Amino acid sequence: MADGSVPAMRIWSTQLHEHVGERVVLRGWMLNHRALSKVDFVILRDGRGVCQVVVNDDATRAAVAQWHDETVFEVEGTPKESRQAPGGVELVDPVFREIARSPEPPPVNLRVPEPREQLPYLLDHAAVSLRHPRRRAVFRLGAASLAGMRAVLDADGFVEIQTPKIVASATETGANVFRIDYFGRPGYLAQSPQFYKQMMVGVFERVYEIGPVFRAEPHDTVRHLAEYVSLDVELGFIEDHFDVMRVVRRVVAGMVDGMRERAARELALLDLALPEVPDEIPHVHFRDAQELIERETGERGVVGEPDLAPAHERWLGEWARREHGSDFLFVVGYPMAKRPFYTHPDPDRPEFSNSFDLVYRGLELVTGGQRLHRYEDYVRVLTDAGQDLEPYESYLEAFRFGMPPHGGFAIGWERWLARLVEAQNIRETTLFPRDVNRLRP
RNA sequence: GGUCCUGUGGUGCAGUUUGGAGUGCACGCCGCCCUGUCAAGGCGGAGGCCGCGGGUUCAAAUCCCGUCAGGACCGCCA
Repeated sequence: MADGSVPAMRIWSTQLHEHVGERVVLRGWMLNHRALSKVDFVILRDGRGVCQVVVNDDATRAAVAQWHDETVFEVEGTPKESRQAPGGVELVDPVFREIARSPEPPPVNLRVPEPREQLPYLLDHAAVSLRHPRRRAVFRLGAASLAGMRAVLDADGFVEIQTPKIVASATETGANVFRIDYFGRPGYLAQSPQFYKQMMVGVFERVYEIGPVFRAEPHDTVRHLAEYVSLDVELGFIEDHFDVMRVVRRVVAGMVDGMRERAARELALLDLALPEVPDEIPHVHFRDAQELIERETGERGVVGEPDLAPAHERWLGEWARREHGSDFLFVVGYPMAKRPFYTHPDPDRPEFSNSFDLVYRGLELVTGGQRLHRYEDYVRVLTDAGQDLEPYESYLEAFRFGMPPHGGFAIGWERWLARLVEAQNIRETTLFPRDVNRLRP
């Protein structure tokens, strides 16, 4: 209360307007300090936002003048509406208490609207650079995306699971694995929860996992990481991959809703427009897409290629926007030749698969499809590929004892964020990226 | 794995083509000034082995060789 008889309570900077005229306490970091001849402005940043503190008292002004940016302090004061204040409310009549003093100016200039340092420098000083309101806003959007995903899947009866990241054998073909010393035996860091989430369909029918995966690929590009967060979903009792695609649509829409509901402030700060997720995302068959590209662009030799080049995905993204008014497009029916062994073929056209990619603004964002579910099919495809069945024994046990038709998909979380905020480099949407050259911080 | 680009005060850049004194801009820092700033503004100041090693030259940030660090593209992938 204003008479001081009740201890002031701590509020967030974002709640300032709810407490006009009351005596309140804020805690946070000094983001900026502007000293004029008769008045000082201290900008406080807390976990959620920023707040301007007006300092008129000369002794107090001299005290805060000693602080470097990022000094942690507590301030008791009175929120007051003012047309001159950023956001319309500011804290007046402040009493400061220093909590942890910063010994020198921070290595990153956090005052500017957008950090100007180069990305490697920002990453080297991530502990500080992530404090920048725009930098951290990206990751609050990421958290809101995950909350939206969980809300949709939990409501649909999916169970969130956690599977091991230390595994006995490499699972996926292609990607290189990180080998580790596991109590004297060889172990590997998991490239994907694929096998485990399939096995768990036999337990819960519908599962999802949000967790890290590891790829020891030597490639060093703006869209690859050695460790990234994979949003994995798998469900049983499906007709075909179109059932899976309907879940993809709901999950993506839920992620967008999550951001709209939980991170409106960050969306405004970053001046972002969320994508519209259509009630039904348009889809095109892989072969039809190739023929379309040849017909519309005049390019030859596209039909028959086993995969779409990045340039073709970009073209299809533009086509979907033009033709269907959609940022999203499913490409279905990729050739079996390019898909992993557990992929279910198209019963009518066995050279094509019941799989799909979701192209978002011209970039491959989601890969998924229907899986094989009969034990005999797994034995056959692995044998045909010349593979020893022994390493797959515990995985195959799930299929020996009854698995329903099932399928699923995976979304790269950092890549989703990167496309959303239009980042140039996926490292901008990774807190502490791991790549060929970077193991710390 | 292949190709290309960049290393200049704490930070971000000019300067290198055509060798001539560490020259310049912006941010940050220090000091002074300024009745309400919004990345505040004004004036002044400090701060450099021009990544490192070697070579050419009367003379190298600049040219050559090597090396280290960082970045981009391609293949593959999410």
